[in-house]
Amino acid sequence: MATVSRALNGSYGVKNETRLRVLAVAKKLKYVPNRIATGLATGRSHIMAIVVSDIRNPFFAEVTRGAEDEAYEAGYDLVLCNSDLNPVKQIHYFRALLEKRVEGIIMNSVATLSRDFQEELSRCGVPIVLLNELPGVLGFSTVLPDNFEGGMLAGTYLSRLGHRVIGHLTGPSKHGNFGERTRGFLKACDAATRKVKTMVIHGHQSSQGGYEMMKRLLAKHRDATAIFAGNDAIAFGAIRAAVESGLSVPDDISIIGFDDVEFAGVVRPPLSTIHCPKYEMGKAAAEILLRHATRAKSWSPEHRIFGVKLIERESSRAV
Amino acid sequence: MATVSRALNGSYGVKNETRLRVLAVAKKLKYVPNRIATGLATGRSHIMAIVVSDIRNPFFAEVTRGAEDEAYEAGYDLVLCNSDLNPVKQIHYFRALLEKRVEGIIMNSVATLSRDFQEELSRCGVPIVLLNELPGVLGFSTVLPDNFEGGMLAGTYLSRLGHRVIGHLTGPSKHGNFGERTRGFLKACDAATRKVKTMVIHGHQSSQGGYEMMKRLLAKHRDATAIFAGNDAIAFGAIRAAVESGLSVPDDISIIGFDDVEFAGVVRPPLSTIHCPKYEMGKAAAEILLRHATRAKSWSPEHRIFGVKLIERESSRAV
DNA sequence: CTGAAAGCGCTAACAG
DNA sequence: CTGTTAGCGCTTTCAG
Repeated sequence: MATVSRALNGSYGVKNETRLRVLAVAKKLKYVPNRIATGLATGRSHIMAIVVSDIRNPFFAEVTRGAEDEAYEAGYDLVLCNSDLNPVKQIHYFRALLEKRVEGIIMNSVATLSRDFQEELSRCGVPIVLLNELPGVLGFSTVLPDNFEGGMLAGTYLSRLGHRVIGHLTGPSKHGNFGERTRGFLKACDAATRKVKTMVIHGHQSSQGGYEMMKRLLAKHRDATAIFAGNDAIAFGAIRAAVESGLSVPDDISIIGFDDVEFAGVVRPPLSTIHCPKYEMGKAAAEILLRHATRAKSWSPEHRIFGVKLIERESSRAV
Repeated sequence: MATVSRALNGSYGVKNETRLRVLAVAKKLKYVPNRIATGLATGRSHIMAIVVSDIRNPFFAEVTRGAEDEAYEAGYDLVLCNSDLNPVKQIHYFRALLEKRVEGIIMNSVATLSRDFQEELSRCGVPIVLLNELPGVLGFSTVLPDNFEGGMLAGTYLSRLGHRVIGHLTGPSKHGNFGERTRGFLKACDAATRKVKTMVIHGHQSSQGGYEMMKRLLAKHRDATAIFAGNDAIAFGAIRAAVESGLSVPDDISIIGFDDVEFAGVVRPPLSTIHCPKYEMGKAAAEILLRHATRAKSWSPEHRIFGVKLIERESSRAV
């Protein structure tokens, strides 16, 4: 048995002739190794998981593709979980994944979980990488776009275009990637050569949320000539609201988003936005997991920040 | 040990008091069951897989979400594989999945594989459900939109709008879902009260392919006033080509797609299309797998066809 | 209702 | 270089 195992796995210490014979017989018998037995014996599952809120969100689809490509290369399987950011589902997934002995988990966010559970997660033994920022420092690895820089880019760009009254529509500031984007944006506006008036509005980080925030903004600040949206979804909603209010984008008001989802280049008008390397981020997240998985228990959290860049399309122009 | 196992699994034949005691101790010890050992003992992995060409394709993202929801309900994990329709990757995934003892596989297509390998697949012992049509009858289950009906709908709709010269841009006719769509379309045009001239052009089933097919069509048949695209991606490319050629959609030319991906409602102009219930199809595919997984080896292929419907938006109008 | 024992298919010492 | 022997952690007869 041992020899067969070694032959099949290409381990050292098998005469070449024997190996060939084993392989031949295995083939004739249509032998299919049972990886779940291998897993029991070795204590490794060769499985990793990604928990996103919804794979239908193109942002996550892109990240997931990056992660899967990396996993595939390494001979790992990727299990996909859609949490809808629902704490109950998240906890359920987490337990199931631990029981299945996955070797690593990529999570889009743990912000909706209790602090207690976050700590349980960070100490559970399997490496976890987060795709957003967490206020306190728990032992998670993170893979992020350079949110602050992206915010700066947006602020600088719009103020250079001559905008003097700029609205910022964004998601909850405390968690996720939004806070830093806002900080970068405000910093850039502060640093502008000519005074820029800013107002930031918080809401839901969706197209619908963007629509509502825009309506709210327009009700009070009809003088705004530009909008920086915390992500592209918000931007799409904002455009819809603007158009509905009789404003032309970009003639009456410029709008810029964040993420550069595929949609962005296709809608009318094509959306100016801050590009964030989603595929690469997914790939990097899987890479970290892979590295940690082999260093049983002796890894320490890693953090990677990805550069972003301004994509100028047609939803923004000089005032 | 046996009693603990029974207690933990809620099996019959454990005094309630004992069960409670076991549960309490398990909790105190932070016991985490090892599902890979369970798998070895029971011969079941509680894992299923979906192999799509690319999860970034919104069509597959939607199907996958449906499948995952169904799997989640049943306590199964879903592993995601992106094949790019590359035969080498597909075969590799397939072998790996068999070794991992997945209990079922959803595949978007096996059309790019050799007939031999298709047969190997169909006889491998694990249930497989396909999301497209296969010419010869192998033992696969299938979950499909009603392609023929959809083609009819499109043809009837455009001819009723008064179009008399209609182009049909589509993918390869032999495999996949395209053939039936074309047949339905031609049937409807034939049945139109006034004579309709049709020309069908084959190309790649992508936006880029649609762009090229449209250019080709326009070069020869400038008199076309309507286009039926085999899917939405093709339609997007066709719109781009039309606009580039100085045509207005829908004023000069009407365009209708197939699938109703999310994009369709958002682009300018919003795309008229044949809606296909992607989420439900994914869910149904997983459902079939689940049912077959429990009937060890004694299931026979199942086929489900989902109704489609016409979604009238702004890319089409009466001539 | 509970416990003892065998075994799922593989790997990894350890001898030979 | 090859074979023997223990397990990996669970489920499942089979006795008690």
